[in-house]
Amino acid sequence: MHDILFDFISKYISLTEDEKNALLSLDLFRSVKKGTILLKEGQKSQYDYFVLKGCIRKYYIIDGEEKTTAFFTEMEGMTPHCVKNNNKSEYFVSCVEDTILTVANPDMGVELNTKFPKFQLMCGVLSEELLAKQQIDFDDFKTSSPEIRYLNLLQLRPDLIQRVPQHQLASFLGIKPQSLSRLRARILEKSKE
Amino acid sequence: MHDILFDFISKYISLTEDEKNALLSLDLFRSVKKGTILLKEGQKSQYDYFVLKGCIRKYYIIDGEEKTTAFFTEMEGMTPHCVKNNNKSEYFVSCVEDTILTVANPDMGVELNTKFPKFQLMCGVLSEELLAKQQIDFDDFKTSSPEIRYLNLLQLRPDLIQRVPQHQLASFLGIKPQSLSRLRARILEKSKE
DNA sequence: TTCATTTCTTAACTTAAGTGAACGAATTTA
DNA sequence: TAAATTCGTTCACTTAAGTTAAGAAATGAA
Repeated sequence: MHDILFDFISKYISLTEDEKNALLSLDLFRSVKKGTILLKEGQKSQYDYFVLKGCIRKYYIIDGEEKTTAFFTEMEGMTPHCVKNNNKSEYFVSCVEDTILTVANPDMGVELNTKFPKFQLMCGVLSEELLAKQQIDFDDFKTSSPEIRYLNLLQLRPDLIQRVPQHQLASFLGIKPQSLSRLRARILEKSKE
Repeated sequence: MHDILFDFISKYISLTEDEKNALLSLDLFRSVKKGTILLKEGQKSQYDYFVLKGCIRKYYIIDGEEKTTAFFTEMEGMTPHCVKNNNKSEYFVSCVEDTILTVANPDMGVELNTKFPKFQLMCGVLSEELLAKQQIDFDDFKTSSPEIRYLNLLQLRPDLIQRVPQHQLASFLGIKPQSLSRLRARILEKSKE
């Protein structure tokens, strides 16, 4: 399981045995059950999550309603906060499936960055990559209708549609569960013609 | 005008005179007329823009229709690509107003980063910041209706509503110009009651 | 297994956005 | 300055999403 993390990191920087051991000594790995809430709204410290296996979900509760805005699956990480940040969380993070992930708190990041500056460099590059990727996602979202968004998702992340409850998918697409049902029925109807 | 850039940078790293001169010698500053197209779809090299004064706009042309996805005004920068990237642009960038900005091509970035590693560090931190900010913007967009988005914009970037043409604002909000007109009329109607 | 809860779908109705067209106002350009 | 174009608004109509409600299916807990 550790290898997945090291393989991922090796795409950005090469690690010596010392550095690998420093990472392992931080005791980052966690195995969490489906439904576990990793982070609650209002909670102070912000953690970094990197999913090795499974799926986690980011959601807000607005007017008593869950609004899912992101899913993270294998080899995806949430917000690499290398720089310490003490804001309270506006959102929740929970496990969609039984999940194995790494959890890093800001102190670990600071410690690692001080000892091994290359980690901070990696964080920077990673942030750049994620930023570029997210800008594309945001632009796609803005320029598409819910139906197009759904069809895009079907192309780009077909696994999500299988492994994630429909009502969570719906708010991820910016609509209500009923609208997603209807939209799917509509697409099916069209494809019959 | 140079001071605006240096003031901005000083929030992240402190520059020696040598470093300032290296920056100035790159001849980054440009003064461009309203309507000028800075980047076209399909164009190969990706530039970094940092707005000192004025406003630039990012838009796609989809089915012959302009879809505006972002505006950048004073002290805002577009996508700090410190790492070279050779993709063709999917979008256009043009000036909403007469604008003064810095334009950096990837070669300049590479040169600067090699000479002064602290620039790359700054890019990393900047990316992290922008990533965090953009995640919030994306989440807000996903979890809001067009009307709420408009009201939020009125709160958070009231200047934009004044300085940007309505039809560009509309697609920035994810709707058609007619819908924006109607939505504004609706809000006005409500406030009368 | 059974009961309770949550989830998904369908339906009828309401509300708001998309579309096409028209017209005056503002802006460009010749 | 005059003509042409672009822009913003309004309107009527269409389409799709929100809402409320109901019932079936799946899931989880006792």
